[in-house]
Amino acid sequence: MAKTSIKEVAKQAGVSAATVSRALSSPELVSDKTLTRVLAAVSDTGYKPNRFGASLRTQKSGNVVVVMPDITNQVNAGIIRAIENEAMQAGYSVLLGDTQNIQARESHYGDMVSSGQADGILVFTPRIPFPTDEDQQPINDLPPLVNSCEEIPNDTIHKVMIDNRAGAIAAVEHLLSLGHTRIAAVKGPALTPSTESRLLGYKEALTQAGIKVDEKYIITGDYGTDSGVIAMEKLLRLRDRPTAVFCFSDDMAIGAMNTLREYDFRIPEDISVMGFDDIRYAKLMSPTLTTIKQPLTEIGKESMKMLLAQMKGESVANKRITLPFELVVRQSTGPVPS
Amino acid sequence: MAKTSIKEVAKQAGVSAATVSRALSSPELVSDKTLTRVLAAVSDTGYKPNRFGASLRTQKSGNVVVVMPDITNQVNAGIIRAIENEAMQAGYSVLLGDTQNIQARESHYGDMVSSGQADGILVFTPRIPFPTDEDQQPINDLPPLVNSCEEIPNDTIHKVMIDNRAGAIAAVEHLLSLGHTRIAAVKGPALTPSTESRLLGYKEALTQAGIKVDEKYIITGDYGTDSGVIAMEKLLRLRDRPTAVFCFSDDMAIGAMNTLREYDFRIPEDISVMGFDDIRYAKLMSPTLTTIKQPLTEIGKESMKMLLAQMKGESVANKRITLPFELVVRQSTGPVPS
DNA sequence: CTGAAAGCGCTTACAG
DNA sequence: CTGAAAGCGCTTACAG
Repeated sequence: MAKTSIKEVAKQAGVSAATVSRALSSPELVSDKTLTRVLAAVSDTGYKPNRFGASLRTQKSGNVVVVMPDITNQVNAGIIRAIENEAMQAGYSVLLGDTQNIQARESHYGDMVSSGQADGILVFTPRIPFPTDEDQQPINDLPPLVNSCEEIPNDTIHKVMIDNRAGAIAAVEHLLSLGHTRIAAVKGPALTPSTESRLLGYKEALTQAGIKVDEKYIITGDYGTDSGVIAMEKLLRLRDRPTAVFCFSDDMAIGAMNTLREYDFRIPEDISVMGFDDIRYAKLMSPTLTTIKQPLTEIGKESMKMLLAQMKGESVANKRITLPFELVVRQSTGPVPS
Repeated sequence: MAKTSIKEVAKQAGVSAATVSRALSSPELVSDKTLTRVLAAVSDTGYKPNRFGASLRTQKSGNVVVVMPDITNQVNAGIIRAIENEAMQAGYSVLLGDTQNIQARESHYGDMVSSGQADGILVFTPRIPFPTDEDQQPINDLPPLVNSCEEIPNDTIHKVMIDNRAGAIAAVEHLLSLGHTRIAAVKGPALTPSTESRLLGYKEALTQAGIKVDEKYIITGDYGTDSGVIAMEKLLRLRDRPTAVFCFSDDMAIGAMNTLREYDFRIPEDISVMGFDDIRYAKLMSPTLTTIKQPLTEIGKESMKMLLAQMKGESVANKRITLPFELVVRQSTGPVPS
């Protein structure tokens, strides 16, 4: 690489380094004549200001970190895209951390903020990626930080969430309205607040309808397709099989449908299946998948906006944004078999 | 944030800044007693070395940039995960650029290397993200760079590819072996070398089998699901419908199958469908999707390894790695209807 | 409008 | 084994 420094450009233009700097960042402070000469020299040399020099001086990196548990997940990928679009418009670059729920990795990305490499952080895991005490409270002041999707148990943190409990209630009520009473749940991994909330909603909706919650009908998966396959296999072995299965992710629902097909069950005539997320493939399944749609683009956009506001030092009036979900009814759910 | 500088740590430990720096990066140069005191001070203050200070001095950023055309694509997401794993092991962080085939964005990420923010770049688009002349040749020396998947027309660049032409031949030969002769192709967007190569293979395999290539059977998509839907609609309108459709991506194949279902075609009894990639959902479709598997993890891993070698200044013997693909036969392809 | 100077935080060759 | 000093490349308050 041609690593041209500001000095060389200054020499070539016959001005001082200070003037080159001004010409590039505040051209209105420089005379037209000088500006022209400087820009010519910049273009001649292919000069790009060294970010480290600038950042060291200004104490701003122009970067934000995004901590995601699983980037291969369609849901997260959609969110990241929205984040990056928003960040780019604001002149920020995105450092992506695919942390796979490994705490050491989360801390690594947290350190990037602590070490000045990034000015703020978006956290999609339910843990603060900074040193905490035994009560999970941060030891030091936190940098600009927004927490989305998987809620960190700390009220001082800014958040962008959907109402997972209400989403699950909507899902179960949809199944109830079709006459189902033996409704199973395939939940996500333990320790994910999203799953805890959805489980609450699931139980609440059943109880509300006068149906006793049966733990046999609650299977734990990991939000991934394979775990949906396994969960459905378990459910099929039950003496009183469920007539409907509410999976807490579309991926698990897709896995579950695969198992049903393998054992020649008809969907939804024999067993109804629904998911959560509305990933791109939900409407392309056979049968198409009934699900709760998450507003991915909005989640990414609002999260980034909130972070930008914090980084600018604006006081954010609303510490918590709750975005709407939507019940999307397709072919995979139908009336309870008589 | 507690922005502790090395000076404060030095003061607290009663040593010089130089000694703190040594204690952290080369502890063997420091006496045990001093080391203990320094580490205590570091831990007390929560000190994280400012990366910009260090990078400015060492002229190394510890970052690599990845330029991807579409991060929401399952294929790319799998590759990124492998890249990040490999980078992290080597002590590098990944700056992800989701450029959506917008050249200005690609340049933006290229600039991050030019400005010293990253030490190398992985390019998954068919363009050099640096200034080029009218022949697409780089004007300046290139930094450490590896090009993968979508080939840049430049022989001096290091590359990790699969043999797209051979992959397409394998796909078509599979369909030929089932007796199909009216075999359609749904290709990716123009200007993607992967599509050009696969198209070559498609034509070659047909010609080899004595079948005339019919342009009516070649539809252009964009590798996405929606374009598969549309492409299949076009094919169904043809007077002599194809009996098999080779889609250049699984996403397009999934879209195509959706269209076939909508119009009550049976797969594969009426029309066979095959894809390319073997994304996670391919084996979960109904019917399961026959496809050409790309070694995603390997692509990511080898690309990163090659880049690491370049950044270390090692001379890389093999400028080009070609990774193996694999024909995965599932249910979506079957004998030609009689 | 422009330049000289200081300083951001770090590392490392040099001296002791 | 340790410290003082220089310098990486930039920006900006200060002076003119």
